Amino acid sequence: MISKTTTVNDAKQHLIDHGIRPSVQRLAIMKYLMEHRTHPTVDKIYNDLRPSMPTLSRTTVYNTLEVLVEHDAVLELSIDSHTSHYDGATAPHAHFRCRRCGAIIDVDMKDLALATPESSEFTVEHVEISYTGLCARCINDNNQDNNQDNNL
Amino acid sequence: MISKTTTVNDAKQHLIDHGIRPSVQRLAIMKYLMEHRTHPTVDKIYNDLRPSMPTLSRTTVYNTLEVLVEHDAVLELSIDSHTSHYDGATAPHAHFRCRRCGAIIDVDMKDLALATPESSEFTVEHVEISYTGLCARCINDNNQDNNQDNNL
DNA sequence: AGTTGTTTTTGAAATCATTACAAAATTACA
DNA sequence: TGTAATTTTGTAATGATTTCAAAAACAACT
Ligand SMILES: [Mn+2]
Ligand SMILES: [Mn+2]
Ligand SMILES: [Zn+2]
Ligand SMILES: [Zn+2]
Repeated sequence: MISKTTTVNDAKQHLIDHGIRPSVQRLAIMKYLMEHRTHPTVDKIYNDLRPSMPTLSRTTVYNTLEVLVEHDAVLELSIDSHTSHYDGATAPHAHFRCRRCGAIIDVDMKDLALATPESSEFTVEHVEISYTGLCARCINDNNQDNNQDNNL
Repeated sequence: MISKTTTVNDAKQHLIDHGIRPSVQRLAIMKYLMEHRTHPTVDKIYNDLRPSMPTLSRTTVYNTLEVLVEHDAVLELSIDSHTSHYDGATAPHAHFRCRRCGAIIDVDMKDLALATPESSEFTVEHVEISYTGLCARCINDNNQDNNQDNNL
């Protein structure tokens, strides 16, 4: 099982590269974010890690993510006004969020102009491009619902 | 005072145009958002309107903004992960938010390509482009702070 | 005006995400 | 080891938002 070890090492190196001391908890959370490209919330991370780390505290997840974000080791997405989502992929890309099921999908922006504005009013440090609407599954579900309503 | 009446009428028309019944409270909130281009939060709107509408309820502000957003009469910004901000300007534009003072500044996007992505995975209904960093005032304050630290 | 049904507003209580805090555990290093 | 600094933990507090049922406002009809 080289892959598992590799992820741990990658996560560890990633933390060190960003000047973050790799504690057991930080490593677990960083590894989780590198393996799961689902843009999880604090609670999703907490609940998913708990089985293998029973003593993990929700506060630690909050603390750790704050450290990771401060050091640009992960991205904090504000696409969902209800709660923060986190992204282990730090290369520039945009996101789509389904307003029905909440799923967040990566959107490549190869051609999509990434022109950061120049202004004397501010200095830009981060860019977040967010799309919202309905995902294919939810569009489909909607149609089925409508069909059911019409007794088809 | 044509201007005042004009704003009320504009707000009223705007509501009607978007299929929203213009109650006293909805009109006041819509008018507020058309006059104040500061991207206020629920609480800002609530506190600013209270003097002239003492019976206004915070819940009504929440309810009304939900209706306004649903009908695309105003924009809900998720640029601030702590709380929602609202924008009476619905023409496409981007936003900058200062991470220090929280100020939100409109960013024109005349050249900034607004290419909405095409995908079989989703249908895009809304686009939000957000920049964060430091505003000119906060950069300045920081310098002054540093100078004070250095006894200049 | 009076009656009735519908929509909207209101305030209080409940919920949910996040933050504050102080004690306990772990780690760094002399 | 011993001691200081860092990190984690659980609980309590906070703050924004939602829920909910009653009151008020409104619309349609008589
Ligand atoms: Mn992503
Ligand atoms: Mn704006
Ligand atoms: Zn969906
Ligand atoms: Zn600022």
